[in-house]
Amino acid sequence: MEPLVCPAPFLKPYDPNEQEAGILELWEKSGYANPDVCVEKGVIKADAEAYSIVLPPPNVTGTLHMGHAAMLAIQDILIRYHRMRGLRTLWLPGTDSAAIATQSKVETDIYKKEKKTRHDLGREELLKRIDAFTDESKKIIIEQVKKMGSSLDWSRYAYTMDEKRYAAVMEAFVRMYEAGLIYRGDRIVNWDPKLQTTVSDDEIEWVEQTTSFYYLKYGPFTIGTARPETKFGDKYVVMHPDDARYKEYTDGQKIQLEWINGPITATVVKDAAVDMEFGTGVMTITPWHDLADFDIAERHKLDKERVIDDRGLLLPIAGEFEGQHIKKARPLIVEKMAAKGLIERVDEKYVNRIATNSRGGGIIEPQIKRQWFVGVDRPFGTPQGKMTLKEWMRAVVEQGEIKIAPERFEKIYFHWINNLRDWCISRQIWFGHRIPAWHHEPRCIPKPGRESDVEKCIPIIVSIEKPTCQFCDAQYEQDPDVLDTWFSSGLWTFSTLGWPFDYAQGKPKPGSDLATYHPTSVLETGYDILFFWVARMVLMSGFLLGQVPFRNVYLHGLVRDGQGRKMSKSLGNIIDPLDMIKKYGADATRLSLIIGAAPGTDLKLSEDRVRGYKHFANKLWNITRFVLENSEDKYGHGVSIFPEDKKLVEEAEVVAKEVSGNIDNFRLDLAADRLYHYVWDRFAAEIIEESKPIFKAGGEAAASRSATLYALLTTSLTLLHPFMPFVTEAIWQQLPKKENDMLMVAKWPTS
RNA sequence: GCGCGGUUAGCUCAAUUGGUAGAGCGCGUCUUUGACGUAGACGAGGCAGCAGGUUCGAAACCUGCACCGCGCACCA
Repeated sequence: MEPLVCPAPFLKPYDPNEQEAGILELWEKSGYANPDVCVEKGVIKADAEAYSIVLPPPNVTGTLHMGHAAMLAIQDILIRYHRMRGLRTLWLPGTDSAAIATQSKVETDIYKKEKKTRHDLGREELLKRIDAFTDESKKIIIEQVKKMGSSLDWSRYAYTMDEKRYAAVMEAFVRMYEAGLIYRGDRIVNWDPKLQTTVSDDEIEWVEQTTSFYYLKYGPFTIGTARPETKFGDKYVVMHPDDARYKEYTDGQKIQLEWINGPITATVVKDAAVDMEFGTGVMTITPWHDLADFDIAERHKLDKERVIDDRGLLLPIAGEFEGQHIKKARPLIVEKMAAKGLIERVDEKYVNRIATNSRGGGIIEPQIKRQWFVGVDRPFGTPQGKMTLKEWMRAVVEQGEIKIAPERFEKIYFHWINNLRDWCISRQIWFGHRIPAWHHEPRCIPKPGRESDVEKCIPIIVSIEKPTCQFCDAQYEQDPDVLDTWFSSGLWTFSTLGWPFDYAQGKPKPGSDLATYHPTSVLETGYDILFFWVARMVLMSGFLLGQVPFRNVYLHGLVRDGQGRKMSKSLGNIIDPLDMIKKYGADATRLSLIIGAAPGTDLKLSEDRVRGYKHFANKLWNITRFVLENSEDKYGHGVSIFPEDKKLVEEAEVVAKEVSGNIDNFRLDLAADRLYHYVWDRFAAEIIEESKPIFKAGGEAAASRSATLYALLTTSLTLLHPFMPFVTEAIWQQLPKKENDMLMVAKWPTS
């Protein structure tokens, strides 16, 4: 007898390329990635519990890399699983403008092609060019994200620089300013002389460099430095108050001594920050260009003198070296010091840490600058009473309102908070959210008859709209700076869900996305941006909504090459996810990034792994062929299931429970591994093999077994769907009997 | 310097929280039997970095050491 079910689609090996585009189209047409559609079509109840993830928006500068692929695979698994479990599930996509990185890239491109700088082009033209670039980039990255099978709700797509997000950023800034959390002040910041902008502490990358370390004669003392070119203004000599070697010197004591450019008066300062064990236990300070020195100067109210300008050129304080670049001046200065007998000895092999801008900039030169800051030690009102941003960030994790997985990252998070300084949020670039502060420039030109009110003019106003002056005709000019890209990223969980539009009287409007989906369920990202982003979201959400932004943080590891090296162009070891999709399919690519990837642990990926999982997709395909060829129809209808077959079904239920449990605990690796082995080693290798003689014998046992295999197949497909959505959906579409015409919204086997 | 990971088969990594070690790839032999040769069957291969300790029992827990990686840090 011929099988009643046509196995034609299964005659060839599984070819992902042949199937994936069609499946993507099917999903897209269904609209099921949008929870509203799911509710409309009745696959999810309107009052179902919500489950939401906001996609960490990929930068528009790049194309999809394996890190993105891993992130997409993990989140899509969580999303598909919860959707199948009947939760009102939203996965919200977006892209990120990546301010500095993007501007820097476009500027470089323009300079290469046209030999023009941004100043040649002007602000408006540069922004136009950047927009053109990002529009193109966005399309590319979105297409690539889709190819991974990501069931994102594109109807809610957001871009960090679109109108709604712009409005959210402005609103946030103004509110924080009014609450006193944002202030403008002169503080030491990380200055990038190459990009001519400040950079936040977290964007700095420390590079080790072997340099010379000089021991200099400073009056009766010996001081050490790796940077002699900064020492012109050093007029304080600092030592530990308990250092017995220097007890003859008293705090505030003046000492005359010969220095680089002649005699100076130095002042003794006693401060416990000095490490008695290091060097001679004595140091001089350069408060304008060193963070630690700045702090000491602040504590003792000392003078701060600037030595180096924004471009890295020495100022008049350097005397004959004025106008020279620090790099070129150093040997000359050393030479002069040596000639004056100020150099006692030199350590040639000193390993120094150099701060560089990880966003493609230059070597950081600390500078004191007037910038905008978020004060992390300033109290504000929260649902738990008054606390500072730091306290809030610590409290919500300590109290378990936010759970971080793997747990060890909580320690790292606390450690970071303890060392957190006020966050410099202004950047001197053009691409980004412009600061809504308005300066009264030029100075007042009084209105006729209001001359006496000139004093009342407010020099700086923070507001979204351009203000006008009541007393004079001068115009307010907007602050030229833009905000750190992480400022807007910090709003991401709620700016994408309708804040501030759907927020009034201190709460979200009922029925709005903000009310339904915030706090989000999970924030899933690489551990490398725990501080940049995760902590900033906690901060912003705490102040602006009095809420946590997410209940769980799940951190995945970095994807490295087969030998554990970072993937990079220069090493030529990049595995391109799009290549892998083309060669082995999106399902195989996904599995290779999931199985064996323990949470928070780096994953070493080789092409062999991906190939291995392509075989698995094929296995599933062939299992299906066998099951359909031996379909129940062949052996008669209305079968009763034999006890040994019932056992098989129960066994599958146990697997389903284990898989669910592992997903709930973010152990996707274990869940996928369990399924892999169940399907291959148990279902295919044992159950199917056992079934062959049963089918040969025919009769009721065969009918029972046939129905059972079919049930095991559909259960396996369902369980595997979050992990390998394409091949499972492709098979599902060919099945003669199924409860739901789309596996994407089929019911998960456990409740 | 402080802190956190890691060290298991030739390679890359697991083992759901103490019960005589597993997978993928690679390797060897066999098999074209009613899904699958992108396969199947069978097999070789690990005294678990080192030294101690706890335990009836440890890869897992404790101590120390070594090496690798990472995070943080005001050694000027």
